[in-house]
Amino acid sequence: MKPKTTRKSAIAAAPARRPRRSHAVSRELAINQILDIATQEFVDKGLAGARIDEIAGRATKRKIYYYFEGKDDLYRAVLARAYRRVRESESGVDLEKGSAPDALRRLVEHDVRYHSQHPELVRLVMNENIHRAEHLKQIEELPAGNARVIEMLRRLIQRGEADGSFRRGIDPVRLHMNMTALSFYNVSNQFTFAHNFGVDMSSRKAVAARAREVADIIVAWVAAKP
Amino acid sequence: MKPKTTRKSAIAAAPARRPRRSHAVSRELAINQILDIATQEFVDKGLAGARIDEIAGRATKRKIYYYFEGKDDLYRAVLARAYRRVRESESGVDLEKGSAPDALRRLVEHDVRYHSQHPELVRLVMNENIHRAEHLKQIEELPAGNARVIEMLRRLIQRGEADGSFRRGIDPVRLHMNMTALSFYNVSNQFTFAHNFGVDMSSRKAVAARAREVADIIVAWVAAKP
DNA sequence: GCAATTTGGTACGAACCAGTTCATAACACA
DNA sequence: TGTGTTATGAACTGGTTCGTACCAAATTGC
Repeated sequence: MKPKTTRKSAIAAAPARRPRRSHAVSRELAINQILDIATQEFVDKGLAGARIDEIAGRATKRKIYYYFEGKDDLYRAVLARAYRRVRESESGVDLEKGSAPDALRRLVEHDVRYHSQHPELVRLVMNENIHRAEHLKQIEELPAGNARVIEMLRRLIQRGEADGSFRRGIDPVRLHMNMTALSFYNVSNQFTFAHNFGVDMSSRKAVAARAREVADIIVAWVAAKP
Repeated sequence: MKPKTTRKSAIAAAPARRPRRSHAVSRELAINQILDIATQEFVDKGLAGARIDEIAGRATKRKIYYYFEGKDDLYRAVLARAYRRVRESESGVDLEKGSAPDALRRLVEHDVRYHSQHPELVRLVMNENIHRAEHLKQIEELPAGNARVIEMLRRLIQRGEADGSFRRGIDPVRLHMNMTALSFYNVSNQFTFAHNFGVDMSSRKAVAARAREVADIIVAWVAAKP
């Protein structure tokens, strides 16, 4: 497309020389770049709808097949990276400080915001559920991360029960399910819901209000009866 | 499937003569049969993944193209029928009898059960959200049905506020959103959630327990502060 | 500077698949 | 019983898409 021995390329004709990088770094960079575009493509069109040539973009397919074994392998890599990132973010919330209800509220609000800010995760998970989690099951590294969130919640619940702010018998997995359901739906079903009921769910203001509301719901549910 | 002029059809060797029906009836029958199989196929594989030949089954695609304009048109018909059916079911719950919290509880439990019993609706809606509701938007008949549920909720809320069992300021659309989110997630994300956290979400018992839990959450949220 | 890594370019094969063409069977109605 | 209409099968078309193969050039490693 463009000449490589440009001296005075007139217009925006970029010389397109590869910057000088080590193979290791260049490899990392190339892979991440592919994953970025692939994420976009899989998110937009699903696994069957995504096109390898589109993902290649300005480059050629050749490059993709150099780093990945095929479409499915690429899809799994995209999925694994997205999951890895949620897990990292979840661990970033400090549940030790403040009262137990306050800490829970912070976590819930973080969840709502994270989902809103990362629709790509939501859409990948939706897609994975349409495929009955068949690709997810092939990724080995994930279970450990899931256990971590539950453990965080278990400790928080214990603290809340001990100081009497939470009722007894709250199951951390069910708590997590309810928090996630409310956070997830807001993104996953935003298009049908917005169309059916004419409400905005994605503006900054709407997300902030939604975060408060979900926190209200969850806290009301776990609170000790007065 | 079976011959009607059977005398002694030896094996399964069906003569495959079409039963004698009026064109109108036969048409209705053919369309519904196609929609049934198409629902299955779209639900399993999404729009891009679904195969017209698969939907045709023992018949040929020609039949499908005789009744529908193309794949997208067929998909819209499938979607419209599924939505029509939820609306009908929603209207079947009587919110007038019993206390307002009890009525709400009944509605919530109905929602959870309906979603569990109709995963095809859930999956179609998921798929539609992946496509940013672009097909849903082309279906004209739906808005009226949506308004009806909200109106039902509005009246219920009014009753609960009046007798002091609900707090003030509950928005029917948001109530509907939260009920649906919790009911929907249980089906939509069952595969990833079951895999990640090792819980059963689809057994009869699990659904019943879930229905109670969701009702608890919603009722706790709308209840007047004592 | 020579070997290994990375990437573009291009062409291609094979499979797949939505939609069409043509023929013909079943039906409605006179 | 005959004629036009409705419904459906069989086979084909044209386009798309994944994945491969091969070559050349650029870059990096040593």
